[in-house]
Formats: sequence, C-alpha cells, structure tokens
Amino acid sequence: MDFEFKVKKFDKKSFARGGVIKTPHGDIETPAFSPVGTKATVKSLDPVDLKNIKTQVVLGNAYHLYLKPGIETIENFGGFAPFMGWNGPAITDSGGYQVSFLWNRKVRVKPKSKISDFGMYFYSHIDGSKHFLTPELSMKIQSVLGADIIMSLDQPMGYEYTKKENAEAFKRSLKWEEQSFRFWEKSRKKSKYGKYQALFGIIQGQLDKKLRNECLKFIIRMGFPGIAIGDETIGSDPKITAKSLDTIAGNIPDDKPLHALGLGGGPEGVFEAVKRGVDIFDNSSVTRMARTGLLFIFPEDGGSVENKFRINIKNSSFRNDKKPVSSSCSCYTCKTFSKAYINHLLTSDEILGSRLATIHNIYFYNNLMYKIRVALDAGDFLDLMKLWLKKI
RNA sequence: GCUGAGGUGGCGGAGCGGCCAAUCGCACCAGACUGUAAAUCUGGCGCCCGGACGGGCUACCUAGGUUCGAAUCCUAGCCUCAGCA
Repeated sequence: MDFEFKVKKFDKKSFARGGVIKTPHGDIETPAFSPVGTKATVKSLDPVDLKNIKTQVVLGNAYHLYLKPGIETIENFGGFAPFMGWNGPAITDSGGYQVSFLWNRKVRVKPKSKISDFGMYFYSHIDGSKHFLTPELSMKIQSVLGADIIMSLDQPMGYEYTKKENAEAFKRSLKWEEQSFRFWEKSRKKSKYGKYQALFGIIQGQLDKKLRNECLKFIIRMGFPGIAIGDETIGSDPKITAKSLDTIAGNIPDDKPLHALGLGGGPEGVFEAVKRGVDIFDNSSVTRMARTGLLFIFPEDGGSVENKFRINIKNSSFRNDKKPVSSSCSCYTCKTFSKAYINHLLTSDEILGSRLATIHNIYFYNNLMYKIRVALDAGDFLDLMKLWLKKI
C-alpha cells in the first residue's frame, strides 16, 4: 500500500482521532504537526535538528520552489526533500494560496496577480517575471517536487473579497480541484520519480456550513485520498477556527486524513482543531514566532489561554533570567540554555538565536501533539484539553 | 600658540529667527504574526497630568545679550576635531 490512513482510536466524546498516515517515505503518527519549510528549508534548522525534535513531516511550497531554484534543479535531485536532505514524509502546497494572497491582500507589489477561471496570472516577487499558474502546472510542479502529500490548486475565499468574488472563488476552486484530480490521475498518481503521491482536495467555504459540506461531498465523491481545509477562518483566532471546523466536524470519512492548512491560534487552536477531527496541520507562525521571540510554554510554566501559551523572550524582564524557557521542556534549547541567553541572542540578531528558538517551538508543538496522541490512546483527550485550556 | 570646522534628545545626525519637544537612522520599550514574499511588520520613545486628545513644565555646551519671538543672530567663556607651527 502506497498511502493509507488508519484510525487507531476514536475519541468517544469528540471527533478527535488518533491514527497513522502511511506514506512512501515513512509513517506519520496523527494528530501531527508539520513544520513549514517553504523554500526547502525549515528556516535555521537542518534535517538532523528536525529529527532530533521529533519532526515527522515537512511542508514545502510549489510557488516558491517553482520560482527558485526552479523545477529543473529540483528534478536533478529527485525532489525537494532529497534536495534539502530530508528523508522523511513531505507535503507540498499547490501555490494557490500564495497567488491569491498576493492578489487579495494588495500587498506591496504591483502589478497584482489576476485570476480567471483558466488560472492565475502572477508576477514573480523575485524578478517580476510573468507566470500563469493552472491546475495542470501546479500538479506538474508538485510531481517534480515529489512530496508524499500534495494539494489541489485552489483559490481560498477571503475576508477582503466581495460576496461575488467569494462565490467565484468557491466555484473556481471546485473546478480547479477537479482538474487537479484529473491531471493527477493522468500521471498515474505518481511523482516524477515513480512514487505515489496522495492528492488532497481542499474544503472551501469559510463559515458557511452548506458550502463547506458541498465542497466536502465533492471531494469524497471524486475519491481524493485525503482532505484539506483552508482559508482565513482556519487562521489565527481559535474561536473562529472552531466555528469553521464545526461546519464539517463528524463528516470526515474514517479512511481520509484531514489536514488543516495554516492552522494558527497556538495550542488552543490545536486543541479546538483536533477535537473537531483534524489529523494533521501545518503552520508557519510556529517557526516565524520563534525567530521573532515568541516562545511557547507549557501550562506547568504558566502557559494559559490568556497568555496564548507563550512568552516574548525579547522582553527586558528576561535579560537576567537564568531559568530555561520552559523548565518542563526537554528540548536541546531548554536543557542547555537560559532565558537570558536566548534573550541576548535574539535581541542581538545572532543567528544562533533563531535556531535555538525554532528548535524549542517545533519541539513544543511536536511534544504537544505527542501528548495529545497519548491522551487519545488512553481515551482521555478531553481531560488533557481541559487541563490545558481550563475549559472544554 | 595660530588658522579653520564644530558643540542638538542614550548615540549618529538634520534643522540655521516663529509651522521645533525638534526630520531621519540606530539603540531602547512594547505589540502583532494563516497553506512564510517575514532575521519581518506596527506602535511608543524629554518630564508630568492614568492612555488617546488636549494641556503644563524643562530643553538644543555655559553665561549674558538682540528680538514680540532664538536650537537658529550677537558677545564672552569652556570643550572637541583637523591643518600649521
């Protein structure tokens, strides 16, 4: 079997589930966190670091890697994971989010990208060159990137869209996802290197239960081996994330893993998501926050919903703090260094600071997911959640 | 000693009669951060009135002076730097 998702334990009081995703490059125990390695690097860490902090899978991006170094280079290395020296399971994103994001957010760059039913015109943020991203191209890129899990091309709905734009985006995503599926089938569901790639359909629809489920049914009907859920409502506010996931909680088939794209909201967001059936998720802010000084702390160290389970290590109050970032954390950073030292490194823009902080944050997340898996196995997931959030 | 240049907020450095509590950068203090265009971005940053607004006070080396009004002009002093002896 090339790809398989198996639930080992269903939580009796919620939609949470513990299981395993089997991929050509190894197993992923779920629920799992995937650090983001957009440009074929989890910023500041190497694969040995990643393994040491129990990383199971990394996520790369079609948009960025297509622009640089380009798929010809990646192909010479047999995929982006071998390129970066990572031999475990990998995921790639389709690029849909990136291009829409540019268009949607009106950020810094002109000209903006243009989206039609045929695909997305966009201008490279690196050299300004014009490109046209279609479902076919995204699939082609992702085939070369060679990840075990790949994403359909979509156009996420957005807060800043008008009603009409959102309706268009929704329809367009269904169309593109179907086209992605067809191209994937045509390439016999395999990467350029002959390994099976599991294509995930992405559920759109924001907080609209009808749209979400229409999309979900379509994905199930098509026969995608996995399901992803995305857009801004999965973002950084745990309450909205919960609302968003409530629209489809309980409707995910037992044999399809559910991936939350860009699941933010810290540990609270993770619990809310797992409770509603999320099996795997990625999030770029875990590593970005590390670099900017926001480090996660366990409840034993004072982490709570109120402080979002984190401290800002750059705050002057830590300048002379000899204690580790988290005394109940057994990552290399916490076992070896003081808060004062991490404070010093990050406020001095020393590169070691980024690395040590990133090690801690990813370890924290992987450890949290481990604790959740253990709790699921023991049948007391909601107790763990209550312990952390002081509520259910 | 002579000649020239200059002394501005923690630092660098604008301003050269009113629009100056003083551009800007750094540092500092906070905040934010979704499928990473992020070692990024945003805000604050003389003191006081709790924050904003508004207001008060003290300020541009020191001491005087000119002026309705001076960081900006004049005089003296002190100090720094460069060149020459």
